[in-house]
Amino acid sequence: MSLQYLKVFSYIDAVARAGSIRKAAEALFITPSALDRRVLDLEAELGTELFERHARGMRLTAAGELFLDHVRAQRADFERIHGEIEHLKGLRRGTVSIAASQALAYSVLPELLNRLRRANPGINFKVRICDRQAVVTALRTFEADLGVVYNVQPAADLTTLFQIEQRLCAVMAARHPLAAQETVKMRDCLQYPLAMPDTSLGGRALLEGFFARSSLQPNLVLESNSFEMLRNFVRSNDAVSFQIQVGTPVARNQDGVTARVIEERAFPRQPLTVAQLKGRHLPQPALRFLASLREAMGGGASTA
Amino acid sequence: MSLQYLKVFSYIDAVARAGSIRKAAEALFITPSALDRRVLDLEAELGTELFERHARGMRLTAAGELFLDHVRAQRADFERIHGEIEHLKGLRRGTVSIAASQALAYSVLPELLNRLRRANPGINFKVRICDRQAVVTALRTFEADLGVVYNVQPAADLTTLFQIEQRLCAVMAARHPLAAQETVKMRDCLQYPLAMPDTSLGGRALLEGFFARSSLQPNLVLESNSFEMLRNFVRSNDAVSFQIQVGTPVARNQDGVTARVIEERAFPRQPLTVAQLKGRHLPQPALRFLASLREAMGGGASTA
DNA sequence: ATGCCCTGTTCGTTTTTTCGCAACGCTCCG
DNA sequence: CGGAGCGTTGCGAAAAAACGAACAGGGCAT
Repeated sequence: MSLQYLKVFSYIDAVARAGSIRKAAEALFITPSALDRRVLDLEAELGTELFERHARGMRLTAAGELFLDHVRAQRADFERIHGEIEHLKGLRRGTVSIAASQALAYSVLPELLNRLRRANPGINFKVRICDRQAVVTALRTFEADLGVVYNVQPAADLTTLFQIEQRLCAVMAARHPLAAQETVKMRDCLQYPLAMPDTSLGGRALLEGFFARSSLQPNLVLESNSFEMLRNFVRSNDAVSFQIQVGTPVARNQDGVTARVIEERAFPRQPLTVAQLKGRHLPQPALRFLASLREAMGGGASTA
Repeated sequence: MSLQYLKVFSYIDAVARAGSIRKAAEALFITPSALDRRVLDLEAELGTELFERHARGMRLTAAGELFLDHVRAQRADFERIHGEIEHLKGLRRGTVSIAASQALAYSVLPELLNRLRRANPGINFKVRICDRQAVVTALRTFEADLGVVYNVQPAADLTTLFQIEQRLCAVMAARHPLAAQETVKMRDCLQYPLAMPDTSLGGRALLEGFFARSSLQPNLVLESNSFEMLRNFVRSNDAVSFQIQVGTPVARNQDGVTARVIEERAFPRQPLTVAQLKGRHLPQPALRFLASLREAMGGGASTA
């Protein structure tokens, strides 16, 4: 829901996103001239240019960034209020926006969402699966209420709600020789070809660190930014892939793929982090989701 | 400054304040019909009535209160952003809104404001002197950035920034017999007629508590909600009035009135409290003012 | 250097939204 | 029961926003 009276603000947002008035106008289904006038008028009212006029388009000025941040925060807060008003009307409605790493897309999030939807049918979800960088960005632009990230570097404008230590797992075909063991060691895995997450993914940094310190030479046959890709790849060969525990069918056998925890002291255990933008008031449904997530993950150390 | 595009929101605010569309319309210099339509349109867009239609006027519904709070918060935050944008332009401009008890109006606030204005001429101030209740209300309605109150009961939605222990003083004419002593006792004061702050003022509760526990009978000749009134009253007779230290010419002689600290164990020393609304981002000038206030008051225990 | 493309912007016109004015229906109170 | 509030509603006028086409200017490849 977006209020009619806030139209102009979403115009600014659109221009900032599109990087040019003409593209933004196309996205908004209005003419560039109309959009241009609204931008100019607003700038006149503020007494400041919000955009630098570049020959290739428009880029936000410092003032523009300030203003846009305010606009987005304000709209996010309106959504929260609107949710609470719906709540008053008896309808337990609302939307929770989540930005999460791929690991969560495998089973944790789908199952949790299903459970929550059965419990409160009025709540809707927006889930965006993306890399760490994008999760942080989504929080900053108020597109996501909550972010769930693995191996994220702390940022000053984020608040960590809670963290869970995650162990790295080796992912392999169910009939793979390694699947016979309860846990595996890295040097066992290195006997086989490796299918690795690429650098945009959280687990990769850990593996890099290990290889750097170790003398073992990995046989890298596949690199991908999609865990689904990796998982489906190892199903029908003897390659081994890696993923944090929460995203794997560890101790299970699903679609011919299974996973085993890696027993290795050398790994610094990076936590899976649930975070929000500092100072934000989260909508009720988001708080409820957070509680369920905490419960489902077996409660880590809270940092709120 | 108020943005053109937020007009409708201030309409809602005006209606809530005035209690009726016709009165609000008058205050806004528009016709009731125009105002009414904006309210109805907004309600339709939200899918909820914001006001209960009463025969005598309109009162906010629960949803309306929620929405209005959002609107006020949003406008206050816009003011902050606007201030920061002005700051970017090089102009050190901005406005600090303060709601304070009468004690501050005597010397602390005027002197502090003068000093601050000399240091940064661009900063303007809005100071509202009012009773404790009104200070809290002003914070809640975003009319004030900071509140300075004596003897305020803690509220869940306020954050105490810092506190300063204040001793109660007896205020009297400079030629009063008690003025010869360095400090006075309550039973000394009771030898004379008393000019008391009334119940809307902070110090009164303390005095009430004392009289309740004591057997001494006060001779109450004047009761007022204005310390200025009380001060000017005792100047030309032998009556004694009371005020917290920060608001008195203690150990000084000003306009024929002076003050002496009361030495009495029985008084629980209520602190002078500087507070803000919980979760608010204060504008830069307000933060600067806060720092100066802290310094001027000799720094109490911070609770931020 | 010279077109060419894409940019933001302006002008005159059309369409949509908002406003003012007068009137209506209602409830409460004297 | 009449008067004084109140919110609300049609209708014409006024204001605001959008449209469509044309203009000015900066980058880029030819």
